[in-house]
Formats: sequence, C-alpha cells, structure tokens
Amino acid sequence: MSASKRDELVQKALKVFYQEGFHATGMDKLVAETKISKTSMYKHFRTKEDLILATLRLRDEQFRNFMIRRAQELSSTPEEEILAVFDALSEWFKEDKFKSCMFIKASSEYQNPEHPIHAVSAEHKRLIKVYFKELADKAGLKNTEELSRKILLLKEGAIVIAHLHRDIDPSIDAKEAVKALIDTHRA
Amino acid sequence: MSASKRDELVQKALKVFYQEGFHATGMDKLVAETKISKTSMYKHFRTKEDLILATLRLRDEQFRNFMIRRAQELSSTPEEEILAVFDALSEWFKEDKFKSCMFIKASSEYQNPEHPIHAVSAEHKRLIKVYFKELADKAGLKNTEELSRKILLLKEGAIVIAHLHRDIDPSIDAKEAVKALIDTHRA
DNA sequence: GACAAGGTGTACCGATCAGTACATATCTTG
DNA sequence: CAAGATATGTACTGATCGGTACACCTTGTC
Repeated sequence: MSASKRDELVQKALKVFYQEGFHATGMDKLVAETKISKTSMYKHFRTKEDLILATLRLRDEQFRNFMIRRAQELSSTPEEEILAVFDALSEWFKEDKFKSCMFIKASSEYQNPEHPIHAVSAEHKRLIKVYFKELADKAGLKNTEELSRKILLLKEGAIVIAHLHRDIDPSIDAKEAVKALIDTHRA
Repeated sequence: MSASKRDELVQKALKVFYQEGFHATGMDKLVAETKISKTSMYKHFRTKEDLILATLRLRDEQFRNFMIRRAQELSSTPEEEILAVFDALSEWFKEDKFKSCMFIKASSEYQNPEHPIHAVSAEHKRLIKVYFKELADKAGLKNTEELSRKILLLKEGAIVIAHLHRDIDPSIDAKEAVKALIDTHRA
C-alpha cells in the first residue's frame, strides 16, 4: 500500500471535488478521473467522507501556504502584508479554475455544525483569522482581535462576490476597505 | 391544477432545500415532507431544477422584503438604515433555523456561471447591492457605487462567518466596519 | 520455483436518484 | 346522472449512489 498512491488520490480528488462539488462527485467519477480502482480507494479511506476530510486538510495547508507566501512576497512590512493578502486573492480570483472557497462550499453541502466536514471548514477560517491577528499585532495596531475579524469578513465577502460576479474583482474594494479600517485601529 | 397547491409546494420545498441542501434533497423526500404526490409536482414543474429556481425566486422576494422592512423599522434616516441592516442580519443569525444564505449555497452546488441557478443567485446579490447604493445616495454620501460594493462584501462575509462560527455574531463587527467606511465616503 | 501476503480490478450489492406510465379518483359541464 | 377532462397515487423505469465480495496478480522470502 504505497503512501504515494494515497497522496495521488487525495490530490486528484481535491481537484474534482473543488471543480464539481462533493455530492455531485461520485466515487465512480473519481475512479474514471484517477484511474485508481475503487478497492484501492476504500483501502486508504473507509468512507467517501474520510476522503473528503483528507482533501480538505490538504486544501487548508495548500491555500494558507499560497496566501501567506504570496502576501509576504508582495510586501515588506506587516501592515503592507495585510493589504497584500488582497492582491494575492486578486490573482486567485483571476485563475480560470477559480471556483470560490472550498470550505465555504463544503459547509454549504454539510451544514450541520457537528459534522466533521463543517468543523474542519470552521477551523480553516479560524486559522486565517489568527493569521490576520498576528499581522495586526506585528504592525502595532490596537484592538487587533476585532480588526482581524473585520478583515476576515471582507476576505470572505470578496470570495463570495468574486464567485458570483465573475466580471468584478472585489479584492480592490476589499483592500481599500481594509485600509480605512486599519486607520481606525491605530494606536 | 390549483395555484395554491403550487405555492404550497414551493414554500415547503424552499424550507427543505434550505435546511438540507439541493443535491442532498431527493424528490422522494419532498413527497414525504409535503404529502404532495410526485405526479403533481411534475405537473407543476418539468424538472427538479425548475422547482429549485421557483424556490429561489420566492426566497429572493422573501429575504429582501424581510431585510429591507426590518432595517426600515429599526431606523429613521437612510444612513441609519444602512447600519440597521446589520441589526436585521443579527436577528436572522440568531434564529435556530439559520443555515447561511440560500444563494451562496445554491451557487456552491451549481458552480457553472452559465447555470440558471447560479445566475439567479448572482442577480439576488446584485439587487442587494443596488439597495445599498440607493440608501447611500439618499444619505448624500459620495462614491456610492464603491461604497455599496464594500458594504455588500461585509454583509456576505458576515453571513459566511455566522454560518461557520455559530458562537460569534459577526454582524456587530460588520456594522462597526460599515460605520468606519461611511465616514470615508462623506461629501 | 513454491508459497504466503497484500495490493488491484471487476463485477456486483441494495438503496436511492430524477423522472414516467398508467390506472383511479375527482371535478366540470351538459 | 353522464361524459369528458383534469388531478392524484402507485408502482415502476434505467441510471447512479456509496460500498463490498472475490478472484487475480504481483511481490518478497525461503
């Protein structure tokens, strides 16, 4: 049972689930897409839900890595980095394969707060808020708890609108709004 | 073919789709829930998709009616009304049956921008943005186009976070953020 | 090369999916 | 009350769902 086969499955399943949705993607489609047999899949993951959870954990890591790394590349101070996050988002929105946030979609299909998929999605958002808070602290701003929550709202709103109104780039508005908010949180 | 039966079907289907999701709700479940036979359903709607579209159109009307009416009740000037929207949202978030925004979820399950369900969801958000713009105009603010888009971002972000972090009420943060934004858009 | 162990593919399971055929019931109009 | 039309319930269709039984095939070890 090669671990690489498992990784390959998770990576390809991640792409299909992200593009097509969770309920809309059957295990048979994954077999066709990955050329991995169903038996092997169920050797690695007891249920479809377990596979989904694995893809979400990979996505969490990949997405936060991308966002943070790109924001750091585009900035030179913590305060700039907060704003640069929205430039990174803008790049993401422009990708052809952009189809909203995987965790918003996951929590849309698995709505029960007790559901593990919902819980993993909530944790992802919490980690992003923590990232904003740490940046705001480094930038020497005040009320960073509140500020980071507000920035998170603008980020999530931008993703939702980018998905629904593909002709608009909401990251520009979001970035400007964040600028104004930061000014109200200076020490 | 009574029109009231049709309305009854749409109303009950709306509740079930909202609570359980679209792909997760089979027509047989709707039969069990509404006590309306499948034959009758398919007399009123050619496909499940048509029924979903009908529920979304009803939801659009119901939700905007609620939001606007409640915001007006809680305010006495256009500027106050903008802020009062977030008090109305707060009330909505606190309802037990609150399960995020039906249109965010619809566009999560029907991601193709060309899909009618996606289009109806996009239009719903556009109408809400127009409402914010009209309020901002009445309030005598400047750059109301940009401002209304920013307010929309905060509203959508608040909905997403209210759904994922049920122990938090993001409408408070959103409202404060809107206050700060309005100040930057004064004539 | 014999043999066990474990990964793989096929072909299948009952359940459920969206949608329909058809027979029965109910209502409208003479 | 009779006849035609419309609404309804049951019982079904082929397709697909998540998941599994089982035969096959590769691999390491002796």
